Amino acid sequence: MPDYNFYDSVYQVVRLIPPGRVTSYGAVASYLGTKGSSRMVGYAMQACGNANPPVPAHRVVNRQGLLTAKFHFGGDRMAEMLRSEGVEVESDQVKDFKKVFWDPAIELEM
DNA sequence: CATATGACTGTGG
DNA sequence: ACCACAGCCATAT
Repeated sequence: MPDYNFYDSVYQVVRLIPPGRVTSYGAVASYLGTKGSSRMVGYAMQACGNANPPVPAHRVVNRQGLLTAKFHFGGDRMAEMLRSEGVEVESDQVKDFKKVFWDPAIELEM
C-alpha cells in the first residue's frame, strides 16, 4: 500500500454517499478493511473540516441511525441538512434507517 | 517510544 | 428492553 491515509480513504467513501442516504461508521470502516476502527471513522470526521473538498459528515450516523454527530455540528443543524436532502429525521434519529441506509460494501461491490 | 483519547460496536447482566 | 463494561485501532501529545 502506497501513500495510504486512513482519513483520506474515509473522506472519499463518505463523499460517495448519494443524497438522501446515510451510512454508519462501522460500514465505512468495514469497507476500508479496518472494521475494528469504527471510532477512527468518526475521529476522521472531526478533521473533515480540514478536508478538501468538504465531507458530508452529516450523512454519517451510528449503527442505530442516531445523529451522534449533531453534538459536533452544534445544534440541530445536522438534522436540518438531512431533511433538506430528503432524509426524514425524528428525535435525532433517521426514520426508515434501513431504507436510506447506504452500505459501501454493498453499493460499491462488484 | 508510551499514554491518552474518541462523531463506535458488540456482548453481558 | 435498558445500563454498564470491554475491545478495537489510528491520531495526537
